[in-house]
Amino acid sequence: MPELPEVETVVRGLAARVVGQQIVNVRFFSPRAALGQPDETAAALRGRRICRLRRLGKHILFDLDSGVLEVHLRMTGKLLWNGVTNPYTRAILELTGGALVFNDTRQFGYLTWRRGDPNLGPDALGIPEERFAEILRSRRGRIKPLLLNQSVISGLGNIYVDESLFRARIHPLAFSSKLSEERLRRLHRMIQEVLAEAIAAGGSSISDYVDAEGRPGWFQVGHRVYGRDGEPCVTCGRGIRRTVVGQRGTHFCGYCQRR
DNA sequence: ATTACTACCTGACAGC
DNA sequence: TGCTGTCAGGTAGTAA
Repeated sequence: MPELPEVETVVRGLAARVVGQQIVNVRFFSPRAALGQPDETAAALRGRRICRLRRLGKHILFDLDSGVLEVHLRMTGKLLWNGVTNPYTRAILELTGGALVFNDTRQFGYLTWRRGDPNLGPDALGIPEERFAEILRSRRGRIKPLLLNQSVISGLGNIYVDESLFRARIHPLAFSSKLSEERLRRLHRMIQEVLAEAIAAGGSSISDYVDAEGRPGWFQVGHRVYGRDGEPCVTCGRGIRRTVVGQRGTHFCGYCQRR
């Protein structure tokens, strides 16, 4: 579900509510929600103070007075401030002044304690243009799978890759190492643009995503290709096509994004 | 290093 | 009303 703009929205909404608070207790209702042993995770978190909240790629990181609480929402995870529990509630973090409810229907998400940050490529939001171009120039693969690979660049997912490639007029199967400097710069610019617009709109809500207060985003109305197969391209009027690239549904305009 | 395939889990939706 | 197959915003493991 959530990609960089959605995670950023959750983090911004949550920061003012949780920073400075202490974790009183952590309860797991599904053992899968803790990456390791639920008891050990709970024990490591209990009594810790939240010093800061930040985002790295699609990961939510709570800096604690000792170590880091990491939350990954994966496909259907929701982290709700004083949220209502339901049959899909997988964990509850009780803080001194409220509770964080972790609901996740598909159970791919998790909540864990770690000593330091996860190993990820540079964050897509704010990566310097030169660094971005250098990374993609040095890789052999196709552009879409590379942008989705979190150890190459972190934060982009299926929606924002398709939207960025459309705006940059680049075919998803193009080999990144063969893209001209100009096209790489344009891609970098379009990624920053689409992420900024999506964050301003509170993210995209297709079916599940809501922020920490339970509110959906509205950037889905600004999607130009994602989920628009068969509909006319906003630029040329020809039909948006859907194919599969790297085992992911891929939406693009066959005319505007020629190989 | 890159690509394909399978798996994790649940629900929605289309077609018969 | 089923039942079956496909799809979903993510990622890890394995094999070629």
